[in-house]
Amino acid sequence: MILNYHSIMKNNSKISKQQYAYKVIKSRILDGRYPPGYKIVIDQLARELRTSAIPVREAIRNLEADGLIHFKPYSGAIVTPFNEKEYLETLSVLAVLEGFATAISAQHFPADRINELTEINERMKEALNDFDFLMFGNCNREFHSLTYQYCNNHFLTENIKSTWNRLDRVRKMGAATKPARAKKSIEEHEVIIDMLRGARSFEEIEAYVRTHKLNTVQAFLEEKNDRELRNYT
Amino acid sequence: MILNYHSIMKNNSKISKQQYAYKVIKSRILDGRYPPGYKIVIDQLARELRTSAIPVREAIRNLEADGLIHFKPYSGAIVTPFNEKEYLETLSVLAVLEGFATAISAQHFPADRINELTEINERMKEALNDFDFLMFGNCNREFHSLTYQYCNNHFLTENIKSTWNRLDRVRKMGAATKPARAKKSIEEHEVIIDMLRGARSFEEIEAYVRTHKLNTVQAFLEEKNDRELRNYT
DNA sequence: TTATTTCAAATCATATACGATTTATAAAAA
DNA sequence: TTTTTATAAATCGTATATGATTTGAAATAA
Repeated sequence: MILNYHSIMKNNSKISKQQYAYKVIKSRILDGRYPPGYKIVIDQLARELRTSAIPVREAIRNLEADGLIHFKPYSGAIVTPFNEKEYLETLSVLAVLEGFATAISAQHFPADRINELTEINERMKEALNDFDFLMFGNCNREFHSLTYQYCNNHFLTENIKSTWNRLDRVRKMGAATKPARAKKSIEEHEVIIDMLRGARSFEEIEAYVRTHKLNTVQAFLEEKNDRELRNYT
Repeated sequence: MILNYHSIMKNNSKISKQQYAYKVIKSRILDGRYPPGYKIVIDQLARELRTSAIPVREAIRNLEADGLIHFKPYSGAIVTPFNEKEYLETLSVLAVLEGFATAISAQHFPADRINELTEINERMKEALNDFDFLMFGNCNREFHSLTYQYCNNHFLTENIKSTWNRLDRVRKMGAATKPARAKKSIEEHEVIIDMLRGARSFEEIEAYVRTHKLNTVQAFLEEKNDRELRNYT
């Protein structure tokens, strides 16, 4: 591309102010600086970001669509309270969607990408050894993204992606991965890899992947149960 | 509630201008006045609605989250083109979600609401007799809403609802219901009612409801196939 | 005291005004 | 002719200013 006056001017790698505001607010929610229940005051934040209120408003609208913020007219935007029930509900939906998506994807999965899955799973083992749960979570997401990548249903993958984004908040807060579960999870991934290689039936794959993901919910509930029992003895 | 000065003043049943703009735009998309590909010009619409541009902008953001509009910076908002592939993709996802939701719901479904389902199904028969496909579609949605109402997973029902909303556009355009399919659909609803009454197994219910909904996709594809064959002969 | 009303401060919602970007068109150069 | 550059019109993006609504605290009445 030839650079004329206009194309030079625009290359200051600008993003719009509302995108900027969006990123700032989102990162602050994710890293806990804006904890659940925190009230975001538009004017105040606009001053801090050296913008007017409008870009901040629009950013907040987008975050509302992501489910990170709850907005009430004339009252303000508060960070959606962390809700254990909703967290488990979301995980269940994800299990159903990914189970279905992976089963479709398996029918078109190219043989030469199978070893990528093995590699990712190896990285998960390393992460677990290093107790690097953030890395573990990232690889886990990467693993599943690849398994359902060939499901050939764009709307489905978008739905899954936005569901993951909702969970991100909890994931980064660290409440997600339990060491005991992590080990089993890696083993189950190996089974999934074998199923993809072996071209197993649609129903079999869907059921296994769904169960694999629901096991995380189960683990969470059991761990919580133990914790509560301990508190009473 | 006691009425003081403020509460009197606010009772002019006002909705915010952006909500107003949202409703106007949405209805125009649904009734076809803004066809797929139509470019919505903010300033122009703002003048027509006697507001400033900002409420219109925000309404457009919301519609983008609904998937009705596609927005490109500095370029404008265009009504998302009707895309047959995406329509079928969305229906498939809905089949999976509703199958799962209904199976859970069945476990807690109260016996005294079963006959409501029968009533709705009767209304569908009438609608079909009158060739009132809009009514038919509405009842169909009502029927399924009730079947999965007791699934006890708020995130799941929200996801289903927003998926329905995406389909609304096509539904109201009338491309959805084929008479031949409609009749079978009613019969399948009767089977579903029996299953809810008979407390059948989770797997059985999930599979049946999913298939029921996927049959609509199938019918669409077959009808399309026929149509195309006719064009070549 | 307790409930109600009034009032002011904080904050959101919108209008107006202006600058920024894209897009299409016309002019100029190769 | 074809490609590139300049220009103008349309439209979007944001700042500033002002009106509208809520909220909470103080004042008043029961």
